[in-house]
Amino acid sequence: MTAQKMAVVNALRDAGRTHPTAETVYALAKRHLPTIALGTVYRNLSKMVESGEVVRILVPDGADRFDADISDHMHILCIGCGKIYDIEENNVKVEISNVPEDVQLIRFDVMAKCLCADCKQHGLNKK
Amino acid sequence: MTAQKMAVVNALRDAGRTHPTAETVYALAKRHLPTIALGTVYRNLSKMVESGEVVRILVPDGADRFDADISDHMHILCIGCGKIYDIEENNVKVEISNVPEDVQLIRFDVMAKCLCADCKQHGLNKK
DNA sequence: TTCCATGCAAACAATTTGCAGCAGT
DNA sequence: ACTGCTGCAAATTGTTTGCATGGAA
Repeated sequence: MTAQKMAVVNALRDAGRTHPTAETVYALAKRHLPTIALGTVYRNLSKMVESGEVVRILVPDGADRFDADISDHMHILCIGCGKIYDIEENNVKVEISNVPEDVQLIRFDVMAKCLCADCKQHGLNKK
Repeated sequence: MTAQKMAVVNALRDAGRTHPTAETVYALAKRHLPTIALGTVYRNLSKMVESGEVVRILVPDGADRFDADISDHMHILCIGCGKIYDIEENNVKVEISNVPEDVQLIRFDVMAKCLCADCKQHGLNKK
């Protein structure tokens, strides 16, 4: 656990449930360790994704987002503002049947698209 | 319907269920229209995604894939070889409950990761 | 001393865009 | 004469990598 990784961990904590991009994590991490480099943030995030400490969320037309909350849950992306919201695991049910038996399923990612309350009211608000 | 869009449509048909990248669509489209440019393929694919004629599939660490089959179905990505397989709609069940009522769900994308039969047998075969 | 992580900058891959020309209406 | 689409190349964006350095075991 280097100071840099610590800064990334703290940045992710600071980000709360905002599902930050690597750039945002970088900005937050600099508050803890002003000398940290962007490349280091990428390296640490990737390592943490690989090791399962962090989840990488893919979005269309945009940078990957990261989530330090690795509890089973799914994400909904607002196509108006780009915000990502969490849906708790017990509110999501995914079932897959008739998977060929020689195929080994590893994990699911469910991503839904939505229009969030704000964007519904005030119109698309593309970030 | 320009000759270029036609070439892209034909390329997607030729690709069958291989879920090609834009580069692959470009290569296939050139067989129909050798003068077509890569930028034009991107432009047409994006337009077709926007209009709902084509689905864009996001994968980690790689170029977007495209699918001309817009019937409701989900995809499983083999983390060994990178191939994407289809799972028919009636074999997938997704339910989401307790979505705040002012949030309007638009569509789901379910992506699972797997190890396909080949990769299970012959070991990871990272493309 | 060995090893891995870092800062920095350059390299890279995927995609988008500006622009001038052309095709169809 | 507009309008929208194209080819081409350059630009952008997001991310990775090579390299020399530095710190920890």
